[in-house]
Amino acid sequence: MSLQERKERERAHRHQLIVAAARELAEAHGWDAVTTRRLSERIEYSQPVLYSHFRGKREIVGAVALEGFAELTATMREAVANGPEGRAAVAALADAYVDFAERNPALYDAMFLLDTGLPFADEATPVPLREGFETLLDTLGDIAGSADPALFVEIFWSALHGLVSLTRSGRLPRQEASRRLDVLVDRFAERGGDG
Amino acid sequence: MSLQERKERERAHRHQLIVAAARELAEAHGWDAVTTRRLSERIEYSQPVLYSHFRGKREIVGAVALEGFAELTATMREAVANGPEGRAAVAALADAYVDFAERNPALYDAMFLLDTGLPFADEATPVPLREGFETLLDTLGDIAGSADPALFVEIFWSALHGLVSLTRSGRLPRQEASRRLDVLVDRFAERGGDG
DNA sequence: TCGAATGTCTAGCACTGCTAGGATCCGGGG
DNA sequence: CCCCGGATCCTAGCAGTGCTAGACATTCGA
Repeated sequence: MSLQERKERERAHRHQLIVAAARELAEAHGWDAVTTRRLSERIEYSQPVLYSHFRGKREIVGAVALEGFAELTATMREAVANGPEGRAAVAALADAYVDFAERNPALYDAMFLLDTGLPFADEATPVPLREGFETLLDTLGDIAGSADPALFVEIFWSALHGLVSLTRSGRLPRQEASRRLDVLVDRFAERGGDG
Repeated sequence: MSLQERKERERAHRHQLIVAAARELAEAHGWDAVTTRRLSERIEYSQPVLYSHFRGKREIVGAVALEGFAELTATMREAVANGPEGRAAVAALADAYVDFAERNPALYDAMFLLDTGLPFADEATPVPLREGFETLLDTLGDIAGSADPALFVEIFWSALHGLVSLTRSGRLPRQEASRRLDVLVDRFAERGGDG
């Protein structure tokens, strides 16, 4: 059986090779530059091999996105590791989120902009995704005030995503980015209703 | 000179024909379905004609987006025509914005998602765009509290855009959409600092 | 009436995601 | 040992994309 195991291992290795190549290519030259031909050239296999690992380009983007969710969750957890509260907690998460997006623009696009087919708020939602949301929930739960914590987290995430995506597409000037984030944090750190 | 004028008029007419065709096609089958071949078929001219009116597909999307900005501005102005204040004003604008996005998804994408090359916060920013922003400023200026009104409007817009785009891409469930918007309005309608 | 400018179209380029069908290699049975 | 069956991989190609060079006609000004 060791033979089959080796083959399986090699397959898994090649699978990861594809994902890594896609990610690097995207981060270096944008997702438009990630074509099946270029990918196949990088991994030194022909194009059809890609389709023996993934159903199509969409699924490759999805695989990269999954890596991103794991990393973003780790980053946010680290940001609130020392147990900040109130405004400090909101600020820590917001900073971590925006920094992550700034540092990994292509990764961020895969996660939140491109069509990956990943199910989000669903019973089939992958683990890294759930954990990201729960990290936010754990830290922001008591800040929600009278609002439903889940909904509160969702609109906090929405606001951050809006800021990031509008800035990155040039629709908001980069100039006042940090002050803008401050104002946003202020808004969400205030106590609303009786917690 | 009437001859040249007629030609000019016909040219303008065809220009508008292209924009209308692009918009209809996008709204009916998504922007992926808007190809230069299909467009040229609709307007009953060959493809190169498109390039005598626009530099490329990007500019066509941009022209559609411009229409969108004018309409969105009109919608929001109407929403605050009766001069609401405080929470009512925020809610009116938020509802108008989200409704507009819901009713014109392809138009919304052209405005806020796709690459159009339109300059946003710039001296070259087109008028319909400026007016949209100023409509928000006029209504929300005194709600900003101690924050810079412009920045406040920008993060309000960001939050709305985040909500809309995440919902439309399936990353937020449609189910609780209206409650989610309520929570968001609550957050932004509260007084922060001393106005 | 003739040359030039204008307008339009045909045909084609280089690229995209994706796939059918043929070649090649390798392990197990006779 | 040979040879066959199945897995693996590649070549070649499809239909589609945005965009453009160059030919063609038509129409204008001298």
